[in-house]
Amino acid sequence: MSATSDFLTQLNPSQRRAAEHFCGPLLVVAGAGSGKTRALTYRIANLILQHKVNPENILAVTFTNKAAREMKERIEIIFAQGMAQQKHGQRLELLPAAEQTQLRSRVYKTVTKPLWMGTFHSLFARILRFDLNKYEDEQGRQWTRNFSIYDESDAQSIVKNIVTKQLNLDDKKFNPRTIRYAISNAKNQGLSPQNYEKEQANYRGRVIAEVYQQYQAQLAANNALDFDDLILVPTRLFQQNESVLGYWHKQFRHILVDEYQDTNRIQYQLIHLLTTNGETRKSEWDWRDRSVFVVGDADQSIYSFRMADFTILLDFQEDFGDGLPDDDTRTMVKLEENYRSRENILQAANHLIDQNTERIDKVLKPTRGFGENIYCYKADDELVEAKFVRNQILNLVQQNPELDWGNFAILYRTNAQSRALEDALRSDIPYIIVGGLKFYDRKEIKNALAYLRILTNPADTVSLLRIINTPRRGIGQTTIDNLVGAAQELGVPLWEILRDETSVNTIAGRSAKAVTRFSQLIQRWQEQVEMMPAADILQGIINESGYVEDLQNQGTDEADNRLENLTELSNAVLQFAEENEDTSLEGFLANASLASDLDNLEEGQQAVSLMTLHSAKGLEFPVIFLIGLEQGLFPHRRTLDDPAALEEERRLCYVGVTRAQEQLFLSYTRERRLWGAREPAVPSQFLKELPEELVETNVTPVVSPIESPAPTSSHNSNWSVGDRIFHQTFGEGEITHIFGSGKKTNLAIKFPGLGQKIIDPRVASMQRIKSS
DNA sequence: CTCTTTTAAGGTACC
DNA sequence: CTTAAAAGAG
Repeated sequence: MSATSDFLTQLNPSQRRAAEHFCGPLLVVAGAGSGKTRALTYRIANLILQHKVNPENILAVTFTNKAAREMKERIEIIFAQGMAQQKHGQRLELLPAAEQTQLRSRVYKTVTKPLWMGTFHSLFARILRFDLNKYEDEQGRQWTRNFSIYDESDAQSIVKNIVTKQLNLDDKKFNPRTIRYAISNAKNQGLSPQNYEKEQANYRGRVIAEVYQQYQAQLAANNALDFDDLILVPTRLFQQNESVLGYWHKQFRHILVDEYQDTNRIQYQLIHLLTTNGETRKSEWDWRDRSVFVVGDADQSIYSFRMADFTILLDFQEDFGDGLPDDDTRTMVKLEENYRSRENILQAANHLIDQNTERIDKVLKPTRGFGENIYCYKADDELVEAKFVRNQILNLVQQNPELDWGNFAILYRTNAQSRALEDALRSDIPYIIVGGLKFYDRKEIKNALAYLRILTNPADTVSLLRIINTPRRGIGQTTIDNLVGAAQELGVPLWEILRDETSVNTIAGRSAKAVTRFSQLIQRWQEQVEMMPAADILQGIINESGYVEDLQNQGTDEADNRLENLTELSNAVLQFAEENEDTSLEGFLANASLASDLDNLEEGQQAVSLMTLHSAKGLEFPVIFLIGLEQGLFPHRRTLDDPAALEEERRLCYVGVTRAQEQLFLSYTRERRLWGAREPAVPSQFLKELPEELVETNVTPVVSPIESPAPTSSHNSNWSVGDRIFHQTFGEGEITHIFGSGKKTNLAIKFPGLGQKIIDPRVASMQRIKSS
């Protein structure tokens, strides 16, 4: 047989049914840990190899950029492996390195690069870079293809400005965050400002409608779209322009959507339009050489607060499929074998989720035997709880040489809970916080990107205002207000005023010189956009603008850190240019607004992971701590009186439990400090919903607390040159010098890729990993 | 115009 | 209690 199809033999029968699916609709109900990524990647490989589908005719939607990257990687390996077998009769890893690289790059060129794989947002942003100029909104407003993408904070500042400046309303009564949320919801229901207003019965609703109206006008004036628009605008465009829809319908013959339970109405409409070409009569659909293949698990739907609607998944068979019941249907496959968790953990999870009402009947079937007991710890307060986690980890590591820090994760409901844990772990255990502040949300990164955006999209006033006085160049609020006022008066973008020296001199008065200098800086670099690679433009403008110098002069640790991050941004630009064979500034910018954090560093980091339950979706760890199981915290207080919301909390708990491979620890406290005050806590209802016989409680702790911790301690400062350490921010490093002694000891530490830094070990959060 | 003091708000988060 | 953004003082 050909070497190309034997990869399918690695699948179980249900996975194989999914992977071999060719045309028509198919819903894959994939339980936690059931190998759904495998089914998805193998199906894509099979479409290309077996059915000779051209990769550029495949649209594969993932939930995150990271998922897309990993999936491409896995597909690449399948193909490279097949080619190695075919050409050399050997496994890929046995070939010389140069040969491996060559195969991989060939696969990249012919398969993974032409594939349309990514998130809804990145894929449709890409489509808008082709076709946005063909779109017109209800008010006849238009955008151009070099549009800016505004993130949540950009959007909120626009809303705030409308509320306080344009409508002169009290931003306490009309909280910009709440209003922005309402607008986002409206957009995700596909409501235009006009349609939204029609639904509003009261004053508040009409005010929000007015803000929405103004907000859209502002986006258009800035030639910008927000994240919601990246989905909504293509949907509208497809609805209003038959030939545009027809083009993409023809392009995307095979559509795959991962995490289908987390899609919202607009995303669904988009998929529906592309699949059916806007044809509403089911009998007219032509499934020859065409498929829609969705994978999801209603039990893991945890994003309804951002408009995800898992009933879309429940309705899939009615919408696209044959609508037949489980036993007869040909349009649904269930993946129920779980390859991840111990049987007792699965039993607990199954029992818990069974108490939800709205779901597709499904159980996780164990493939692994019983493991250690699930243990539940009752702590006095959150400090004791954190200490319990710390002691437990130290003991487990001591007793099991095969366990390292990276095998543990601590999961909690709210970010605020991480503090107590950090305090408890800091001195003994290296940890990373997953999530938290994203790289692209950092101030210095947003400023640098604002400089770049202005160069490609001068109409982007929001970015312009961000940097007009950053670093301080003596352009104050009064001057800015005057300039903005003049622009509004004339109905032109702010930049149109700034670029004209005469206007600036008239309006800006004393600050005119500063404004003109700024304006000339921008103009000079705008001329370079087409000629210079993005990396050079970035370097040039952050240096010439004085931003780098300003940070250097501050000399604080914070400023140094910001400089490091700017260097990291430069690296990101270079990396983008390399990976995409595209050195243009536009190319990089289009991608940057949608990129997720570089923070997550490399995999296999030697550190315990701390994260919210939401961030934990899709991950797995040998040992899981699920903490803060208290009524009002988890389930969260705002969900207690809403049955649907409570079910979502239960799904969240289910997600947490099913992350564990070997061992699961639960904990709650007797009282918890909340905003200063101590509040008594009630155990979470979810604890009672777990099978009693599987959860061990009320015995003396499995391990007695260790007071003098393991050899990894950094309590006394007997550091020596050559020690390997883990630093919270910089990662792993090696001590190269020691300055001073006793209380005044400072360490020089070399971090790979970051260079050498001098650090005070009593201030920095760092731990020794290995003594020299 | 910039630096310091005051005030408010704190659920989860992908792009 | 903590942190960040807004108002008030130099």
